[in-house]
Amino acid sequence: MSHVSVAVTVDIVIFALRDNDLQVLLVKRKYPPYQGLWAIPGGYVQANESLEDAAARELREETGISVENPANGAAHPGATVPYIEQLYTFGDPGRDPRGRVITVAYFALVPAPLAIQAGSDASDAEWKPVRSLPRMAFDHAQIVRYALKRLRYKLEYSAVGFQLLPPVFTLSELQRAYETILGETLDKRNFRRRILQAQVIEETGQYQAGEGRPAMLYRFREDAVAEVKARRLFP
Amino acid sequence: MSHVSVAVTVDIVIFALRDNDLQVLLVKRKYPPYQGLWAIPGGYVQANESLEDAAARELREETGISVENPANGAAHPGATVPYIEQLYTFGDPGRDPRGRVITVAYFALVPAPLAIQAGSDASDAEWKPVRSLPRMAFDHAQIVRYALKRLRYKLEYSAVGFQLLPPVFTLSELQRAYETILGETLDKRNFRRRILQAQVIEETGQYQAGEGRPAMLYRFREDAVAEVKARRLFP
DNA sequence: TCAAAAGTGTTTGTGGTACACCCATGG
DNA sequence: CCATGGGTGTACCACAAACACTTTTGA
Repeated sequence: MSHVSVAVTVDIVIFALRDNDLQVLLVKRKYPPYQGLWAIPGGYVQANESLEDAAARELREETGISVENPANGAAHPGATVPYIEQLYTFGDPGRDPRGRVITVAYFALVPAPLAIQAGSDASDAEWKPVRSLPRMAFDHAQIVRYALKRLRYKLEYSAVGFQLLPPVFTLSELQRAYETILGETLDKRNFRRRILQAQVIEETGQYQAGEGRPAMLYRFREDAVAEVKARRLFP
Repeated sequence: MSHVSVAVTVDIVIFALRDNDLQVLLVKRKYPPYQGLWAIPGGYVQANESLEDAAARELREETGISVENPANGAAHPGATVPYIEQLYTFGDPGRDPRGRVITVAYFALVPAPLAIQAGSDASDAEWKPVRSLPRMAFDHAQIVRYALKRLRYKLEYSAVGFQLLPPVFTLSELQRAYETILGETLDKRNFRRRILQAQVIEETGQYQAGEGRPAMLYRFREDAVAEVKARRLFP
């Protein structure tokens, strides 16, 4: 009847768009169990930190990206704040051969330009495309699958998609991001109309030069962060 | 760096429709902390049970209602299986004055006829209307609020609502259930058209006599359990 | 002047919402 | 025959989906 000893970890599925692909940050395990296999970053919850703090700490340790506490107001101008959200808690006995370990899984979205440095230096962390993930330790394959499902789902009725883009972006870049994540192509005219009607982005007045005609640069509207009320908002 | 000792509990928000009202099952705490205050049922996760098993056990201990394992196929005919789903994991340090306790919260829906006996006998468990909840222990008020939000939300795009009704029911009963949970009135003709179009219920061929004209009895279609694809399905 | 990407409107179908009366039964 | 709750249809509007060409720039 009394309580048994269990360890609690926080694991975090970190998504980013890189090379026109949706990728996840994985770390290679140095020690048993599952030595040499890939895993999602995570670690034990410390005595005096909340679960959210633990997840933010893991994200910082693995990517160098800090999550500003929403309580402190918005980040410095131009900084896109990474998005973190609790995903699910996995606690089957036997999911960790060392004993009873329950993990609270989070998922995070980091904006494209920040993701370029993250995990690249020295360490044993690497970005892997979700299309072709390696064999993974523990039940981490299941956790990533679930995170991907949730990401796709939220894309349809909220504005999380913007969290994967740089502070300013073109509509074509935004559409490519959506197509990459959803794994399907979208109609350009319908996409643009819906996004603009939703009033979640605004023109910067700047243009981006490129191969063809220059494209208007847009930014995400801060006051549109709140999840959108009813219906699918985006394709 | 190594892991600290934390206790893990499972708490469960149990909803039922009683007296034309949405109610939650609460237990009165016999010992400190928060002695005498109301709390949602819960307890420590045991060594060899999964989180789902722990939640099902709590539900059974508090209400006497067993959750059939979906792996074992459908329940015996006529038995409406209570619905259980993981809600969120709460783990702020300081949420329990005795030490670090992380709780994995679940929410459950039990069908009306079963709810009548549950918690009524002797024990310190009582059904309380969500409209007027008493002061509650720990962060349980927050947990119930969140569960209610999730329930209302899911009602709009899935078929969970049926889990609160008896195995057969009239369309008016179903509509009243929706109205009770959502806290708003719905148009009768639109409600009926949408529910019937969705093909989640079917006629039983039986009628229920009452004050006025007898009403067709319907049952929930087993093969419609899956969550529904796009759009709001129900009012 | 050509390649490459940006940008732009209209039509058609479907689903949501608003709205008021007749029907079957028991007392 | 009347009170009570059960049951039904239509018109309008908003939004989703399908669909192809013109514009601007750099090479």
